[in-house]
Amino acid sequence: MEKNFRGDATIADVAQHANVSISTVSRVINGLNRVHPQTRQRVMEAVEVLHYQPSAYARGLAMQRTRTLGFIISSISDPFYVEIVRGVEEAAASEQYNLLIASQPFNMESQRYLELFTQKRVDGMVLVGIKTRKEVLEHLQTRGFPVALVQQEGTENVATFLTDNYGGARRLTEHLLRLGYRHLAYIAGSNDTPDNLERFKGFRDALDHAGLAFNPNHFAQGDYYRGSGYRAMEELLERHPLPEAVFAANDQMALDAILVLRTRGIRVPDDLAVVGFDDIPMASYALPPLTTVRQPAYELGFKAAKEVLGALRERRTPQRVVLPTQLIVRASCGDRSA
Amino acid sequence: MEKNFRGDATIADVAQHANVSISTVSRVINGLNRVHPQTRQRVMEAVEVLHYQPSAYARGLAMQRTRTLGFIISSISDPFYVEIVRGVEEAAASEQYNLLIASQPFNMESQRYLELFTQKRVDGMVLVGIKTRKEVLEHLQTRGFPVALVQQEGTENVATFLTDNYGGARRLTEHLLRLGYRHLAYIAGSNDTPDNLERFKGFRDALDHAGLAFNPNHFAQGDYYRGSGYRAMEELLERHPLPEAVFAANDQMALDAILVLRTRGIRVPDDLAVVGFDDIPMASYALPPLTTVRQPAYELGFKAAKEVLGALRERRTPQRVVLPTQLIVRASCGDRSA
DNA sequence: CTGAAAGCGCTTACAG
DNA sequence: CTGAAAGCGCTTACAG
Repeated sequence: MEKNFRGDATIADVAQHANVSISTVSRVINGLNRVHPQTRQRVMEAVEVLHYQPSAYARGLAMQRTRTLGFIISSISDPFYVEIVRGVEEAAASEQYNLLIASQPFNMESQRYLELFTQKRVDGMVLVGIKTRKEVLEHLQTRGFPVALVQQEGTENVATFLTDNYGGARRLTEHLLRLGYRHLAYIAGSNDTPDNLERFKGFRDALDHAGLAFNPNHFAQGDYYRGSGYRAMEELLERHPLPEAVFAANDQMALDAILVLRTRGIRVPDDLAVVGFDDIPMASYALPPLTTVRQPAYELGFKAAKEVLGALRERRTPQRVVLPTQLIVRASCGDRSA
Repeated sequence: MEKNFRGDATIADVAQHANVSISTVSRVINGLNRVHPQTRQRVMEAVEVLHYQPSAYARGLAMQRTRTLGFIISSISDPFYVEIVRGVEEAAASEQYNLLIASQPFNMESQRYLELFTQKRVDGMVLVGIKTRKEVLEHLQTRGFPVALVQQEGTENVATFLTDNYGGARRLTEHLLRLGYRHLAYIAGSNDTPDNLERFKGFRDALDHAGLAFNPNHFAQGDYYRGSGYRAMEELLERHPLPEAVFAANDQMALDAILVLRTRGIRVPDDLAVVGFDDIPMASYALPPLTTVRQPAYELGFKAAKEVLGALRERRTPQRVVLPTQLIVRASCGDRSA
């Protein structure tokens, strides 16, 4: 029995074993056309015996499509992203598409992982939080390689899925104001993606609208990651006067802030309120449970993947979708007016 | 200019544009053989103009290898796994290999994601915590498709990378005994992988060796995930007498346990000590910081990937590697003898 | 230094 | 219902 260099059986091996042509083997495997039951039976046996698995590469070459979606994510560890992955995964599975994930390491200059996919390894892809040059995106689009962006801005011609960061931050801030807080601090995330700026703008606009000034001393820079919220909170504690409430640009930093405060015996929310953004799973487990803004992460991933799959079927005009957020009130924001 | 159905340029387009044969284009792209500088120049320009990217599939078919490693992980969200991914990633990058990740959803019966890779999409793969039938593993091995398992048992013929769960758990337990604790409870993880049993055995043997009995009432079943530790700890609190210390089979559950205790005003470690396993990043941020056992996650991933890459080059006898763990003493275990 | 041609393992009209 | 043959986009001896 002929085998290729690596020892795996090819379609020719199966054909020979079953005493048919490779066309017939192909038909049996793909369940197309009619094949005589007995022939089918023989082929299936050969497949079994030889442990035959079709080569995705050969098949992809011949069919000019891979039935596989690519998904590139900047930080595989971010708990907020986990739900996005789930959404993309289920959308792909719903149309019998496979999903291949690549994680683009932080601050990676090269587009290596992007190229991995654009080299025709997948039919289209979803990018979340990956800096990509507009011209690259444009070119992929014209080339007929559909792309959807999540949580990042691209160009007009590329489908984009965002959440209403501005509105969410604004509503959360307004909630704090309604509770009676007047001196609010902000722990910022990194500006690699636009969401930090949008959240900060929502925060500022809510203050402005209420006729309140923002004390620049009540601003500390973080980077969204665990640890940066810790340092930021410590910085804020050195400022005078202390703020009454802290708005962290994401939950991870908010949880850090709570930890710092508790460690120092500062009560949350009685002495200082803390709120976050994202509603990651841990938010509800915190002590006290965290008031935050929920982003529809699963939906974001699901819709983005569906968009790519749709574009694979028919020509579409790429849209820009902004999904609403939801205010989740828990105990960490307290109630000053009570 | 000829283009294929999707509109992307092929090697033939580049050849035509540069007025050379496809052989020459191939040589320029792969930097092999000598090519006349001017010819090279013309080809490079054509590549630029046409945005040419070689098809990974065509190349893979022709070369019979992909320079890509596959990595399948059961839970992309587990913080302990993040470091493993990093290790695999860096090992791959060190030999100019790409990495493709697939996450096998929990309890997924089918081997869909495994097949994704064995269909010659990658040259070899690293599996972490994926249930795989022995015969499948054996067959891949004989077929010349190297596989390395991480944190899971396979067969003799497949490289396996584990950590010393037994020793780590035993040493941690001995530490608790040395601190004066006598009544220890255990919160178990799921038994999908062998590590829970090994840890429990280390725990039990330490007790036995000290001549202490284990109270079956002091056992609660969790599943390693966030939330299960919460319920398990609540269960334990209903038992009489209460234990003096709780050994959770991983950090996530230990952090849950601490949360339950703090919520109820039970002091950790003064009233009840808590320890975990893994040393995830959050462990040191907990209140109090968690005493635990560090697993060399990065090293685990790095070594496993290196093994696969090595097996791609030369024949190797698969080894079984058990990496040592390290006891990390922090505040959550207190000191009863002090 | 360069090109024509075979081959990688599939799918898919086209005949029969 | 089945097979021979072309073609997918590359690489790689083999000639020259």
